[in-house]
Amino acid sequence: MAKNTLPATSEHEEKLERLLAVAAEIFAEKGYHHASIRELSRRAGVSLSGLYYYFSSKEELLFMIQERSLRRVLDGLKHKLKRSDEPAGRLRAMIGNHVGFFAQNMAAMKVLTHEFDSLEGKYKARIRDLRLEYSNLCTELLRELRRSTGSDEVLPLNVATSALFGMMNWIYTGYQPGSSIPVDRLSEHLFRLFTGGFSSSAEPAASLERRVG
Amino acid sequence: MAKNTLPATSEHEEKLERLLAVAAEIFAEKGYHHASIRELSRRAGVSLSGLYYYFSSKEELLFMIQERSLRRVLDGLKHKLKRSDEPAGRLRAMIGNHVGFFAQNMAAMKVLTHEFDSLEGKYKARIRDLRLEYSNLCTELLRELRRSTGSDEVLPLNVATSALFGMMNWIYTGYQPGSSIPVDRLSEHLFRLFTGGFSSSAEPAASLERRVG
DNA sequence: CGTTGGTTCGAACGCTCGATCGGCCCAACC
DNA sequence: GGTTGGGCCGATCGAGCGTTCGAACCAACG
Repeated sequence: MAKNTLPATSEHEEKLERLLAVAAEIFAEKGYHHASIRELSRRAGVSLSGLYYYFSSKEELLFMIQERSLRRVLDGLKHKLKRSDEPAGRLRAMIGNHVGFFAQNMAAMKVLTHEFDSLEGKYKARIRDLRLEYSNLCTELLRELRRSTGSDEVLPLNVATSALFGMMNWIYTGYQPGSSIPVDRLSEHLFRLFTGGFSSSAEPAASLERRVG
Repeated sequence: MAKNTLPATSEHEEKLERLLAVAAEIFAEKGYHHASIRELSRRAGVSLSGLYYYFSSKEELLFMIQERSLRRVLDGLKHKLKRSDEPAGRLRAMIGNHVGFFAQNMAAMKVLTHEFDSLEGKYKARIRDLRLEYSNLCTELLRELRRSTGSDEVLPLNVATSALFGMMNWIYTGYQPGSSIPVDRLSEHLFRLFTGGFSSSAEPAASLERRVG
């Protein structure tokens, strides 16, 4: 039970990380409930029971994948936000961070967006908190942007936030990395599409473009 | 095997429809693979084996839910499109149709957007075709709108289509009908958000509003 | 009344799953 | 060189799953 908290050696951590990566692939491919620990065992070259040395249940495995992804996205965003005070630039950073992370960790991010409801109890609550923190941070960015453009739209901020996340997360349903638009362009497209609409006639996207390095 | 094609009595069809509704609720609640036929049996008040008189497998059940929802959305849209020649009005009709149908059939629509990958083989192909038809129709509406506004954006239409569907589908992750904004307002918000961004500085959303009855 | 055919059911089959348990291996340390 | 303990495994358990099968029910019809 306390197994996975005891050893903190880098070797142990590395192998856990590898297992999480393989598991994320399987979960993304087949969905959480259709994926089996036995297949993880096969693909990772570890015996079925040997896996349980690294995590204590299938659900904890799912939790760790989601928690680590979310943490990395959040930390990355907070780090990038320190570099810009300008509202439009900050939103652009947020979109670039999210879309970029999605493109580089597609499996884990698919699991993150699709398998929230597969969690239960304490695990679900922890992930919900992180998601809420992320979502609130995003809403604040939109509030800043709205204030800076001086527009007093009636569009509720939570609707705008939902719409923005929807845009960013849905884009990958038909996205193959490499075969499609490069990530930078995609982020920029979404940024312009959203800001052009969000700040509307008050300030079209074209004029925002120049402000950011 | 050919069971479910033989009887076409209205009574039979009604009961099947009721089973599909209950099943959609369970699928939406727990996800396809975590939902069990036994629970459907319990909730519907029908014996486990009795269910198989109405469908031949769990996957066919999932297929029927998705197929019927998609058909109704598509038919509803085509019907409404006949009433408007004006590009912005047609897009507004599309968004209103989609969002409205989502609000009234939340369970089935959640299944439709979340459980596509749970299908396999022929079932998956049939649903993919329908989704493609819907998506293409939407892309055409955007092409019309872009042409009518005279803008020559570089934003790829397939990206715009994905973003639009993302907005519409994601909005319901945090939506409780009744406790939140009425559907009409929500549709209008999304329409303005999207068109304001999509047709950008060329034609802000506010000026589009008046054109439609 | 007997037969049909749509409808329903209880019981069971075969299978896969997540999880557990006792023990083996082997490097590190006394 | 004996002991410890992290790492790993084969064998197996109990549970739940989707599905099937043969029989029973019952209104309609001859």
